[in-house]
Amino acid sequence: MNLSIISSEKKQEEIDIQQEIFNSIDKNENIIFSSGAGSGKTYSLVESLKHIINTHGLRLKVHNQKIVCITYTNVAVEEVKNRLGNSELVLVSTIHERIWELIKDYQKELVKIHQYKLNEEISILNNKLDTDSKFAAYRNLNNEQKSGLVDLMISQTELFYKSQDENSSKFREIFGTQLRDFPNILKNYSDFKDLIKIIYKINNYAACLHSIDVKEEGYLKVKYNASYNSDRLHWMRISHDTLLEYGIKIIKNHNVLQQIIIDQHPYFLIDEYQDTEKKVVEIMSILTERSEEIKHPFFVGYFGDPAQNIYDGGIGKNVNKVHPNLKTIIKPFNRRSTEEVVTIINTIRNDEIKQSSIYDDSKGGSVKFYSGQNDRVDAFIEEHKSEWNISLRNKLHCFVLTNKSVAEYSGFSNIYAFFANTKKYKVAYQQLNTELLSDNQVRLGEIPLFIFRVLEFKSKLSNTYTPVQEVLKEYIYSDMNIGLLRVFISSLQNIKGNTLHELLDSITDIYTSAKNIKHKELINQLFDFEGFPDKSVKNYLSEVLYPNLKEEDTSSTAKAIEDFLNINLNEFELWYKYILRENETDVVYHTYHGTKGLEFDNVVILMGNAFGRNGMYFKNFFMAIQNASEAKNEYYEEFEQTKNLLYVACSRAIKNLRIFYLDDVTDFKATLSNIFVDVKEY
DNA sequence: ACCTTGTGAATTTTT
DNA sequence: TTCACAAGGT
Repeated sequence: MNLSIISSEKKQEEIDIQQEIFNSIDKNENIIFSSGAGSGKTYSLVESLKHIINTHGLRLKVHNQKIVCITYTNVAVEEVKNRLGNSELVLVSTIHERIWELIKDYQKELVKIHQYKLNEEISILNNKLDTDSKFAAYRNLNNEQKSGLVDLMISQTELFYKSQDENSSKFREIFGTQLRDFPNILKNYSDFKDLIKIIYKINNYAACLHSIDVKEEGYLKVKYNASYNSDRLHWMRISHDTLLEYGIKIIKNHNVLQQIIIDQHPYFLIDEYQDTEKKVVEIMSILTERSEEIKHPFFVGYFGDPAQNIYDGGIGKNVNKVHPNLKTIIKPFNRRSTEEVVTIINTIRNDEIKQSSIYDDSKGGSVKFYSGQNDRVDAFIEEHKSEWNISLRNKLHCFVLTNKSVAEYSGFSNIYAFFANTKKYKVAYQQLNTELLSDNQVRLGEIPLFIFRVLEFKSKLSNTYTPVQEVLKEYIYSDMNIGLLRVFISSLQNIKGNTLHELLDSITDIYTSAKNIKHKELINQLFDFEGFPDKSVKNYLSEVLYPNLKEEDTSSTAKAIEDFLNINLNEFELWYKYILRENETDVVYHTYHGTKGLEFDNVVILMGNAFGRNGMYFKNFFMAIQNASEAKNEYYEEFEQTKNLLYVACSRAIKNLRIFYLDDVTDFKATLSNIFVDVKEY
């Protein structure tokens, strides 16, 4: 058994490093603490919080002051809270929640900032109308015509939005006559639609400014809702990004507020600093400056790893540029992986943070890089299943780049394809993966959630160990005796089917034939969409997934829904298990990005030249390294991001790591051998 | 030769 | 949403 004996020498060094953090905290010396994957970063953070509580807690309590701990996700919030235990002294939250708490009571200032923003947006839009070549026809109108067009189209808003999806000839049928006085305005109908949308926006913003001026009800406050990420500026609603924008503005411009924040929260600890937005680091920097001016104690600590910044927006390795004079502390140990893996991830990140395993018995893993053909993937996985004795208790984790591939490999490609082709998710393409594949049920879309609940009901029903109250609400069974309850439950065993169609039918059958009113109540809970039972599930799906359905599309839509409902129930069960992240398979698939923060004994990474729109995403990366010595420095924008993604993926492995590259690697074979050492064809 | 329209395909993730 | 491209028009 390896990875079990901790080196006493390194253990002492680790303690010394932690002590260094404590010393900085006690001296109010701001720090940036960086350490690589699997080093126990969260541990260091939580220990630091505990240190502040133990050493300074009494003073904080007396002055009614709090420690602030900022994390990147709500999952991380819970993690820190769990590890820390209950403490009234620490406010653990995401940055958005914290900022909103700090500024939400300054509504007078917020509304002022909002007015400024609205005016700014209006001038940006007007500038577009004045300069963009596609609005030339509009610019050629005289002022009278312009306002005539604006008035006309504003009066037709509803019709306009309804007609948006029509093709050019239909659209011209609808609006052509009314627009004949505006020369060339409909020459290009998609440009015209863009024009009108801008006009509507300007009009909305102007109306909002007016409502603010006359202090209309509902326009006295700026509103932020964490579960709704979209600017609706004309309804006074702001998105996550705009919240940070307003936050920094209000803090920048109000010395008094700065002092209040400093005095109420003398300790700020920021987790995953690499993912923190630049604006937030700016705020921290401003607060630091201010605290020095007024000579009030204030501490900022950044905890993170620059090599694990895989999304744009995060500040990455540039914290020092925005927030100067931070003391750098590095923890150079790895508590996760075998030496073989640690060596390779060190080479990939190629910066000043080099890890060594903290264990004396760190050898025993293996890393290999293969290149080969796409059709060999199955054989490759099978071979490693037997090489590593893969079973349900010792799983193989396979990383791919896209959710589409995850769905295909995990066995529910038909379900994925159906949703991807619906009107709803074609329009809101970005929402597809969240609403269909999220492990967090509150983020599932309406229809995925509906299906999930039906499958959950069936699954819990067929499991003898399910507690009754997980299937039936208490008021349904509370007045039944055991005999009745037994009959009731056994009647529900008729809920079954080989397809979703059959399953849903068997549920509605119970509803229609039920003599017991409780059956109807139960099924009403399950089918809680508006219109049931008169409205069928098919119509429900059609309404939600294909809004504003055109008549000529009804039959193809009906066919798509029919095919979807006839997908084998096994496929739905695979999807259901995937949502719960309880796959009952010995191979589990993930996206590279989705594995951040996780760790697995056995990892296979499938890779190729392309990712997204960039057909040479990974190839460019390896080529840049390959050519670095001869052609100066081939630094390009995506280099850092690609490196970090590769680092995150490879550093998940505890013991065994394989990379299977599905394109030709001859052009950068030397580089591959430098990084991965063992490079072969498969 | 240039423009307009329609079509199909493409990423990951969080707040 | 954004891009690339093909088909067909001017």
